[in-house]
Amino acid sequence: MITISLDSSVPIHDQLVGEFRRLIAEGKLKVGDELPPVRQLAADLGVNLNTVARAYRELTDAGLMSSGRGRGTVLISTVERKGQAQVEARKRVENSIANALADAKIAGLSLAMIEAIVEKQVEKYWKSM
Amino acid sequence: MITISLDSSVPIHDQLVGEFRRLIAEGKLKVGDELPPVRQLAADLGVNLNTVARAYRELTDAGLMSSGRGRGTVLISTVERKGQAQVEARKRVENSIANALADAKIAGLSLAMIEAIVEKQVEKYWKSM
DNA sequence: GCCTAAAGTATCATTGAATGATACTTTGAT
DNA sequence: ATCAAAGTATCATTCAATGATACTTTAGGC
Repeated sequence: MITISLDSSVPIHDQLVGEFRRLIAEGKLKVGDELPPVRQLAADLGVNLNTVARAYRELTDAGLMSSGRGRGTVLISTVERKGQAQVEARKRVENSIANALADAKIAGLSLAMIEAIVEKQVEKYWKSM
Repeated sequence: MITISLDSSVPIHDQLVGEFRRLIAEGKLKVGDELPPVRQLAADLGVNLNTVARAYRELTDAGLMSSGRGRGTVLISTVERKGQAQVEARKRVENSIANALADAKIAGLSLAMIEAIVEKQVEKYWKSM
């Protein structure tokens, strides 16, 4: 369910956060679901448990999960950030998309291909549940 | 024309590469245009000249620019990567867009807002020249 | 009701990439 | 021919990411 690349330049804890956010956005993780223990996921992925713990902490700080010693980690929300923080989210998203599209353009990908990619993801995130 | 954030988690040389790719995709940099000398741009941005040099080298390796001692750096192409490499580009783009959209969804941004953002960037990159 | 296994947390060490300081080499204009 | 200006190469430094290890809390079985 979770996959990472050990030799990517993007930090593993960031990749993990991204993967969980993807699962949440896709609806594959629901409120109340338990996440795997840090040791287990770390072993499965071949990384240190601290790295997984850090990802869980970041998701917890974002208000999506709840962690506790002995208790484990549980998804408590599928939405974060209201009001002002949406402005920042909008900037981040705008920037990411601009970067991705510049990459696509210079790589010679067609406009039709871009529109197909976007449409596919939109389906997955906004029309799946 | 070029702006970076010194306290971003994304490396400065990566930000610089991104900025230049954006300028190329927008058509604001044309084949034959000279880029600012590494020392000048580094001074303007308050970073080390090596960091700028590294960005130029990456863009040169990508086939977009040509650098030489005493000569300076010039844009020689606005397109890179043919054939097989387009497959990788497609994967990168797909992944970036998936991440951005998951972010947007969880942040509570509306589908309409996403579509507006995408449309705006598409205009800029595919319909400007 | 304890005891224990299992969960997250805290602390310190290590390592590698990013950045900085500095010196070198090549080019082009005069 | 010279010199200033351009990119390049080399080494040092620093900081974030990851790893190793020990600690603390909780829940469940007996």
